[in-house]
Amino acid sequence: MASFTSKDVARMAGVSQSTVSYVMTGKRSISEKTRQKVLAAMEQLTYEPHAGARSLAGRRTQVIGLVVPFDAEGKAATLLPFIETIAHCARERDYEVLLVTADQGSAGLRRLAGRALCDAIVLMDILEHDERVPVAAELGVPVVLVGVPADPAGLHCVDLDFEEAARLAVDELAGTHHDEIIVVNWRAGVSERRANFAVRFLRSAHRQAEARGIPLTVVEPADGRYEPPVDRILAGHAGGRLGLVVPNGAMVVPLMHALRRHDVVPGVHISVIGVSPDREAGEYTNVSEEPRDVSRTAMDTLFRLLDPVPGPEIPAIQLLAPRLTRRGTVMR
Amino acid sequence: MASFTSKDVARMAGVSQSTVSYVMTGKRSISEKTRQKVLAAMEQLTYEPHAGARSLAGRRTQVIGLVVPFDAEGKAATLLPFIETIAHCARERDYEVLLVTADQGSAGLRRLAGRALCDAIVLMDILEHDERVPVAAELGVPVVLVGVPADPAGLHCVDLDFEEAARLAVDELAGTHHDEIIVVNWRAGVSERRANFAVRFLRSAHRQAEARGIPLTVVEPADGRYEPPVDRILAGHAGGRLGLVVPNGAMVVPLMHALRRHDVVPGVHISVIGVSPDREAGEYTNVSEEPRDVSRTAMDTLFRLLDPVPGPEIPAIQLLAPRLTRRGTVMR
DNA sequence: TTGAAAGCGATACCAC
DNA sequence: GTGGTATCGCTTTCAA
Repeated sequence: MASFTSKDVARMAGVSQSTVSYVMTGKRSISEKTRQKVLAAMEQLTYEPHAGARSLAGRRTQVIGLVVPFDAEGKAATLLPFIETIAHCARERDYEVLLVTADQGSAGLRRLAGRALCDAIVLMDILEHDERVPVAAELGVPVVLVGVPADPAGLHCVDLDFEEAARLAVDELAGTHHDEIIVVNWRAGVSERRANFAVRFLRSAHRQAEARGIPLTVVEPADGRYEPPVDRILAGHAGGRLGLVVPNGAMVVPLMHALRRHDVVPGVHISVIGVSPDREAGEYTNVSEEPRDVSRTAMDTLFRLLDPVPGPEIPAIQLLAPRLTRRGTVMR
Repeated sequence: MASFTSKDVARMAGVSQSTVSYVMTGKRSISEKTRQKVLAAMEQLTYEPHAGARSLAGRRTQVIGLVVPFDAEGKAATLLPFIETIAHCARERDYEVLLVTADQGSAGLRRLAGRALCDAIVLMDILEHDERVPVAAELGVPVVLVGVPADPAGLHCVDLDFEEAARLAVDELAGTHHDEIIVVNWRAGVSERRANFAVRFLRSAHRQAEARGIPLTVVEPADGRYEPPVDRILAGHAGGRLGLVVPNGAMVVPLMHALRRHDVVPGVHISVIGVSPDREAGEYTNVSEEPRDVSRTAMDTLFRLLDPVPGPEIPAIQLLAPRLTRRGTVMR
C-alpha cells in the first residue's frame, strides 16, 4: 500500500508542490484550470495528505481532543450520544476525534496540548471543584467545558440548565397541589464527588420547594447499590400527595417498576418526574436533558474559538433550557 | 504556553539532539550519566515530543484507530466498556485512541491509513458480509476485527463464541426438561443487517435445539419498537415448560418486568436465560458476554501485530468461551 | 558511547 | 496566478 505524497501529485499535475497545497487549503486563488488538473491527479493517486507532516508544518492537527468520564455509572445512556454527536460535528469539518479517559486527570490534558495532539479540547463531566480546570486554562489551546465548575478560570462552559430543570419539576408538583416532594438522588458516589450538575440540581430544588412552601427531602440508593430506594420512599408515605423527582435518568424506569411491584402506580397513587432525554422518556413526565444539543453547542463554540469570526461575543456560560413534557405520571 | 523541543532539551543537557531521541526510544545504549542529565532536562522543561514531527520522521503515530458503531441500539451497555478497555490498553503502552464512527464506512478506514493517522486499527461490530473487511485487508496497517465475518480476508478476529453461547443456553433448557424454546431476537434492524453475532447465535440455537429434539421458534419486537414482544410470547403459551433465550442483553430486564406484569414469573411459570455481562445479570440466569475480555484480547493481538515477538503464531480467529451462571430464572 | 546532518511531507513566505 | 525554498521537530543513518 505505497502511499503518495503531494510531490507526486504535483508532478502528475505538472504544477509545483506549493500549488497542490494551496488547492487543498484554498488559501490563495487558483485558476480553475490548474485546480482541476490537481484535483484529477489527487483522485488518480487516491492521495491523502500525511497528517503528521501537515501538523508539523501548518501547526494544525485537525484533531479535537475529547476527555470523557468512564467511571460514572448511569452515564452510559447519555455518554454515547454525547460522543456520537461530537464525532459527527468533528467529521463535518474534517476534524478527527482523539479520545482520552478522565482517569488520566490533568496528565492527559498536558499530553494533548504538549505533544500537539489536537487543536482544541472538549472536557466533559466537570466537577464543582475540578483540578483539571486551572490546568486546562493554561494549556494554550481552546477548551470547552461541558459542565460548570465553581471557577471556570475564563474557559467557556456549556451545559443543561440543571437549576431551571429542578425549578420546572418542583413547580409542576407545586402546581398540582402536592404536599410532599422527594428527590431520588444519584448514588452517594456521584454526589460526593460533587459532580456539579448534582450539586446545582439539588440546591435549586431545595430553594424552589421552599419558595413554594412544600417540604422536600432527598433519598439516595443504599451504599454501593443501584436499586432505587423504594422502601425509604414508601416508609413515610402516609397517603398524601407525594411527588418524586428523579434527576438520574437511568433510574426512572427501574424506580417505576419497583413502585408498581408495591402496587403504587405512578400518576395514580404517586407522582414521578424524571430528568432524561425526551426520546427515552416514553412513558413518564420528564424534564428534557438533551445530550445531543449540549454537545453540538459545545462543538460550535469550539470551532468559533478555533476560527474566530467577527460576529457577537460567545457567552462564557451557555446553559441550555430544559423543557417539561407531561406524560401522565403526575397526579392531577 | 511556549513549548520546548528536543533541541532545547539537548542544549540544556549538553548533549546532541540525537542523544535525546535515543534516550526516549531506548534504541541504543546510553551511559547512565548522560541518561540522567537528559531526563533531568526533560523534567525541567516539562518536555513533550511533538507527535506530528515524531510520526513524520519515525513513521509511527503511537495512535490506535478505533472504529465504533453508534447506530446499534442496545449496544450502549456493551459499547462503553469496550471503548473504555481499549482506551486503557492503549494508555498502558503510551498509545492514543482515535475514534471513528462506523457510519463513515470504508472511507473512514482509508483516511486513517492514508493520512497516517494511526498505526493500527480495531474494527468493531463486523457484519457477516462487511464491505469494510476487504478494504481493511488492503490498508497496509494491522487490523483486528471484533466479530467474525464470512470471509476475514486474512485479518485477525476476536469475539465471544456466540455459537457456544447458544448451545449453552439451549442445553440448559433441554437439561431441565423444557418442551419449547423461544428465542427473543434483536429488533428486525439488527438481524436484517445480519450483524454476524446475531446470525451465528440463531444458527447455532436452531441446530442445537434440533439435536436435543426441542421445538424452537424466534420472535422479534414489533417494527421499530424496543418493547419486548410479550404478547406474542404468551399467545401460544398453553402452560407447558417454556424457556426464553434472550441474546440481546439490554432486553432481558424489560422483558422480565413485562412478564411479571402479566403475572408470569420467571423461574416459576416460565424460564429466562439472557446473554449479558455477568455484572449486569444480577437477577437472572445468564450466559456471560464480557466486552472487557474481548477488547483486551483484541488489543493484545493488535500490539503483537505491531511489534511481532518470536513466540507462537496468533490464531486467526479467537473466540472467547462464554459461561452459564444459574440465578434461578430457569424452572427446575 | 556520542555527534553531525540528511531526510520525513507538508505549509507559507518571498519572488516573479 | 504560479514556482522555488526555508521551515516545522523529530528519527536515523553515517562517522568518529
